[in-house]
Amino acid sequence: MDKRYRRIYAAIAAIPAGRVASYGQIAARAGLPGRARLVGAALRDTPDGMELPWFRVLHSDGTIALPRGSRGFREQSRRLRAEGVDVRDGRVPMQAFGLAHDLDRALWSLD
DNA sequence: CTACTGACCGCGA
DNA sequence: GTCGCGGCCAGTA
Repeated sequence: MDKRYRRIYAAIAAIPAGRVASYGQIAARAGLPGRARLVGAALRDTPDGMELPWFRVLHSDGTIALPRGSRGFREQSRRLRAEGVDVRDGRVPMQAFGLAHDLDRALWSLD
């Protein structure tokens, strides 16, 4: 297993439940800034049996990457909604559920 | 080696 | 809001 892939999987595993992140954010967190496409490849090639919150990874604009109507698309929507994420028309409002929001809140609540 | 593909992204028109 | 375009670069043929 490629070391970069392991770092990518680790970054994805670190996304808190009820929140989402973009491919680019995951790449950056994995120490691979600008390599969003590699994250896509890593997800596509996720080993069978590996537990991973893959459904919390979205395009930077909050849309689901998988084709509309596909099996994966429906499952991703279902799993996100199951943990309280608002999915409408295949899109999640990043402003409300993205990681940046978490960081901001953390900073604001620093008193 | 070249060519093409892609679970991407930011920018400008 | 939408479309291209160029940048990105690992896989695959």
